[in-house]
Amino acid sequence: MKAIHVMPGHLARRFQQIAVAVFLTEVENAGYDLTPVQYAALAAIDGNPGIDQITLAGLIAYDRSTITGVIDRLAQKRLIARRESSRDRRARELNVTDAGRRILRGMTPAVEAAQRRMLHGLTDKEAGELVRLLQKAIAAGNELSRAPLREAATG
Amino acid sequence: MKAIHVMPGHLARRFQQIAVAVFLTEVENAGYDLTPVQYAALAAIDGNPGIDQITLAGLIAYDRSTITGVIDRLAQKRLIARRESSRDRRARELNVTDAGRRILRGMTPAVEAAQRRMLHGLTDKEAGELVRLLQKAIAAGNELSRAPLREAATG
DNA sequence: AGCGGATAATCAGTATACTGATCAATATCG
DNA sequence: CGATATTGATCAGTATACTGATTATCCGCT
Repeated sequence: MKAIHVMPGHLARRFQQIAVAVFLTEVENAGYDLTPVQYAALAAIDGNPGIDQITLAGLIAYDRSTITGVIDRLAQKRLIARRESSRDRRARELNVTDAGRRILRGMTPAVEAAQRRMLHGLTDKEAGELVRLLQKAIAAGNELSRAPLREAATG
Repeated sequence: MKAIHVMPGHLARRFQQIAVAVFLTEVENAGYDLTPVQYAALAAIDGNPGIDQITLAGLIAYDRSTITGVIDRLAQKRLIARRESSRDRRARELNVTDAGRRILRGMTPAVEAAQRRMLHGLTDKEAGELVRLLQKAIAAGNELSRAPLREAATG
């Protein structure tokens, strides 16, 4: 058996661990208080006003079960509004509030800084290559997790 | 703001998500029932008989707080024995049981298959490069998470 | 010897993830 | 049209992760 430090599974977990820590540090230093997951959800709702939770989950690859809690917390912070859809009474329409938009715009520099910092051990060329390889591996494995990425319906 | 699909933080989360799903599927198909985290802990204890929990946590980069539960579950499954250290009554000495060793040996092929499958979208060369880049990025960011990787004391 | 700081383990609380179940509402098809 | 299947959302239960606190113990230094 190879050492754990060579196993992709361990490296995946460890990289994610560092990525989250870096994100939280940068964002907190900038005076904000959102998790990476909450940020991605907020940004996706901002780009897709009135989106329902299942479609949102697909856009950012969250489990349908996980997204309920994430939306709860964003709503509790008054960063989004959640209301029953008129077209489908099972669904909730999600929209970013003015406060949510302010937060989103304000924390963007910190989020971008975090993205750079989590790769700061790599050259620019290496960073680009890592992103490319991760995208390729993820695309090939998309359907293997319970929460695959889904395109928004174009219809 | 760049699309989420280009952000290293999102890719980290997504790759980890897929890696865990692939691991659990392969392991379950082989008739075993351990999580990636439990497997890594069991393997590390097997390679370091009598290790204490903090040192173990450092070897596999787990939080000191998380490892308590992981060890609990391994002990409950009778895969490891946990007993008070004679040299330091604060510490617990961990050892793999015979059953634990059987499980560990038996599931190794499934674990290795999982490592390959989570990279199956990449060529061998790309897979090697991804591992190298992840290792490099992780080494540079090691101290940024609460649970950095620590070498075993050589003393 | 004894005090103060460090350390091993655990705990309570919060936030992802996932499994599988449930409920209400909608879509589909004979 | 009406039985059936599907879908959106939520929930209970389990397993990582992390924060920060606590307890018991050990170690270094005077």
